[in-house]
Amino acid sequence: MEGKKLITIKEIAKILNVSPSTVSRALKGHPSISGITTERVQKIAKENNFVLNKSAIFFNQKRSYTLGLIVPNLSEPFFSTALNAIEKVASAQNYNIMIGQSHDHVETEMTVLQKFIDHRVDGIIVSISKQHKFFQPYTDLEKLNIPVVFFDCVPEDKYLHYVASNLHTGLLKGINALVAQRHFKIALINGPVNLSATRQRLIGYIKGLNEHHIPVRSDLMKTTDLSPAGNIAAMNSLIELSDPPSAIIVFNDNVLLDCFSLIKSKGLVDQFKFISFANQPDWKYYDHKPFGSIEQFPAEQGKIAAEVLMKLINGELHHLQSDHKYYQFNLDSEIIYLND
Amino acid sequence: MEGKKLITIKEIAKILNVSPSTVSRALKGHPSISGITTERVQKIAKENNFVLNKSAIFFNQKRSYTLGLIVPNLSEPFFSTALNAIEKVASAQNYNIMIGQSHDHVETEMTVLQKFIDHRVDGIIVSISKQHKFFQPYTDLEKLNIPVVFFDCVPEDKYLHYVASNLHTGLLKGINALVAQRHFKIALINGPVNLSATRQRLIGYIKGLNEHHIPVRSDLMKTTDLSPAGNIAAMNSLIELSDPPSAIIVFNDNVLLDCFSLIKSKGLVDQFKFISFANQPDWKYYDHKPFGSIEQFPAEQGKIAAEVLMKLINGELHHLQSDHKYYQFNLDSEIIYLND
DNA sequence: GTGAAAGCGCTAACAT
DNA sequence: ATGTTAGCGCTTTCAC
Repeated sequence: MEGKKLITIKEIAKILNVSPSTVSRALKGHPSISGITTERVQKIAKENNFVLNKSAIFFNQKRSYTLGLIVPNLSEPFFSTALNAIEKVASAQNYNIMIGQSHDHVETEMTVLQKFIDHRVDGIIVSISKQHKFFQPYTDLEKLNIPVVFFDCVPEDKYLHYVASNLHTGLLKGINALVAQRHFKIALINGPVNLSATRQRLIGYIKGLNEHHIPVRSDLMKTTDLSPAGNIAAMNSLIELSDPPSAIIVFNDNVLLDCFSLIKSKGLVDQFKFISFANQPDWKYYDHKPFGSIEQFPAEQGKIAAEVLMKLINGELHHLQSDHKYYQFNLDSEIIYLND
Repeated sequence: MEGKKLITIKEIAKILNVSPSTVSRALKGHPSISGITTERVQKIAKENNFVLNKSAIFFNQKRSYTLGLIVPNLSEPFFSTALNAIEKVASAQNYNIMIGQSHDHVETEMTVLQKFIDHRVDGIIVSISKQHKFFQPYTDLEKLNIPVVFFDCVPEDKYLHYVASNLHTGLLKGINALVAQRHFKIALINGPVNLSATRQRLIGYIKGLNEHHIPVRSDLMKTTDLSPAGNIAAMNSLIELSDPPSAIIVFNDNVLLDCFSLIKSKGLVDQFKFISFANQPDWKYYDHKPFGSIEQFPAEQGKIAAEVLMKLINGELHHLQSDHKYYQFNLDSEIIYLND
């Protein structure tokens, strides 16, 4: 696969006995080059399959026209949807996307990050891996002059750009709807405690109950490590309560599917109403659906993140208020009713 | 975001009054540099947040250490699974992956391809978009010295490298199993005629019936444009047959889900047995499953494609038989029984 | 309208 | 053990 070398501007110049600069200009139709020369150059270029070595240009311009995207896992629809939106924005500005999956592994995430730095990506969009608290490496990027925008799962820090989803809005509406249907025993199956997503759900849950003057019962609050076994165990402990809930708010769709499996096998399907945070299924094809699903608009998040990043790269983000030098956007979530 | 420029080897050299080559060597711990010099260099480097500009190195070496991956849509689990496998192989050799989704659009695919060429990716892995027959652009890559490996959806041409899945093996086993259960009226809901995937399914279907001396009935052969409406229409036309099938082979899981919707709404769920080509769901969470699912091993395909590509890039593919200069691999599919 | 020269950051061959 | 030189392919002043 080595062999044939691609022809360069210099070589074309030699062939035509003109200077490289002339060729360079002719190639891009610069007005100061005579029509005849331009034609001759372009003819030779075509004949020899000439392709501009953009890699040389990138190097020259100190721009790679590449965005790095780090997400836990692209097989989650949430992220592939976000990717689509990001790709769209990037393409429009002739940017390419380099991807790296962390698989929710901090070390992998750091390896990917290093590779992106090596490649001199012009900017990075990242949804940090769950369990990740230590984001020093990202703030260090400022020294390298690489802008970063976080989305979805964002670190709790004031000194960075991010786009996140505000879970409260959707969750509150969901709780309101449940209460309107006279559900007062509302449980929560939450995720691992060290996730900010978990904390947010918890806060929303408590706030929602408070608004309706429903006392918070600690026996109705469970957590799961997100493994199928963990999910089922959490659900099971709710079922076995002497005073079980009638409605349950679940960390996400994956967890919910396991809950469904359990209650189906126990013949308890109609016993509970569920609200879940959308991250996966196309519920249309399922027989059992949650009562409501809290949508976090991955496409919107991805789009905004990419747009902000592009502006950062292009140095167009002056219009920020001086007192919040960082672009921080909280998109409202929304509840979608799938059942009644 | 402009401001600070990163320090370069030259600058470090100036600071320490040594030559750039010394710095370059010291930075990578070259043995011929004295311990003391090495230390001094590395100290300065650290203090100034020095980062090797790999982009310069890439340019120099004429290698970008980047693979381009073109697929229709990463939100299909089939492709994200393949991506995972490809990423693994690439990472191991310090390669990055640039992705481009064609969304089954030939023009988009060509745009992406051009960008990849611009970026001087070292190699490309592609699952061409459905409907794509015209792959001249890919064979042209040979002139640019960029190796390409196709996978999954491969053009029907002898002069290229590919990894594909041989549908026949799985399909035949599936038909055997159906016949063993005394299903003789086996229908086929196939995809758009211009897809090679469609042709392959058709061939397998006819071959399977022939082996069991089952006459091929043209009224049992339907096609869909893969839209939900098209899927439902195809299924419906089978239902309405005066002599309807008892088993149906379906183009893929997406189509099947629509078929299920229809027969559920008509109360005909137990009327038909289905065999589908796996591309989507985790059936574990569904109440209605197909009888069997033909697995095409995206991870395997991706892995092999990436390995072949890396070998091609590294010029290690001499061991090919001289008479098949192209690496062509047909992975057997397998049927997985989900129901009985 | 065209050319000459310098430089982007780094490496490697060839000195010393 | 370290320095010198040239060069990767292109662009961009600055001349002419």
